[in-house]
Amino acid sequence: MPELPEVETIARNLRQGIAGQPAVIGRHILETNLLWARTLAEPGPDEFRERLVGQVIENTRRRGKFLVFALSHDWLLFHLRMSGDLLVRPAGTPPSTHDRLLLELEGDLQLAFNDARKFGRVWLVNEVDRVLDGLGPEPLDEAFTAHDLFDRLQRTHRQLKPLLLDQTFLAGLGNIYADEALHLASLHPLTPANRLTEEQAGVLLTSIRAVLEDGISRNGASIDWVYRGGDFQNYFRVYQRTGEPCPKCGTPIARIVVGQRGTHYCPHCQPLSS
DNA sequence: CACGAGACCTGTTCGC
DNA sequence: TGCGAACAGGTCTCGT
Repeated sequence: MPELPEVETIARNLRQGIAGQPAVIGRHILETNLLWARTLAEPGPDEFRERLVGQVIENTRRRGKFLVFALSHDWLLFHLRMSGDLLVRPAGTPPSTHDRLLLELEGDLQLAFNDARKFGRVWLVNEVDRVLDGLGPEPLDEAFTAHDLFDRLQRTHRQLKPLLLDQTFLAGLGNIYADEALHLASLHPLTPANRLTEEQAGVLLTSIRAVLEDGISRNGASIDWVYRGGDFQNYFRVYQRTGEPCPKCGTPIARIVVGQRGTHYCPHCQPLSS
């Protein structure tokens, strides 16, 4: 699940609450229950519990694919990786399958980090930049311009698809939204970055923003059993649509493997040589 | 520097 | 039906 739109949706829902799920802002953390030790990137389990209990959740936001909790004295960060999710439940709910960390909150709430594949990680740090350092620009940040993107593209000959997945190049895109953005921009996933014109770079940025904003407006994408509540999976243009007609021209969508990731594109709308 | 392979994990789907 | 292979929203590390 968790690319920029899904993480953004989770951060918003935790901050504002939704029907049947109160906001977590302003609540004390009363207790923690660590169920899979390796979930904790830092610190160790004992220090984690000692430092965390008693703090107040002041705010929740997103940076790249990280969920960032501003606490009264520290920062609590989650990276959901492939299958992580954060769920709000009634206090004292017994652990369910794949729960890795539970936080009992003031107001009879429990915040559960659930992660089937155990790739997700949690940090409790006093300096947030130490974890987020190295992340590339936020694609939705208005201060990031088409010229900035063109500039960065010019500096490498890497293929567009793996480059867009590189979080130091741009923060927040994953396999779904990279494929969707490249299709919207009519760019082949294997195009060398420094071959784009400034105009094409502009189209690419516009396309990236369009698919991310579309994803956010539909609360992200829900596929299989992971992350419910999103709707964007019903609007994929190419992702996991191998063999189905391209929404622009009807040509069957092709699937190739790039950097060990399934990559979906239209051979007609996204030619390599243009 | 760029790229590919392997690791980390579990669950579902596909092909025979 | 059963069973192994392939595949899945991500990132890190190592070898070439």
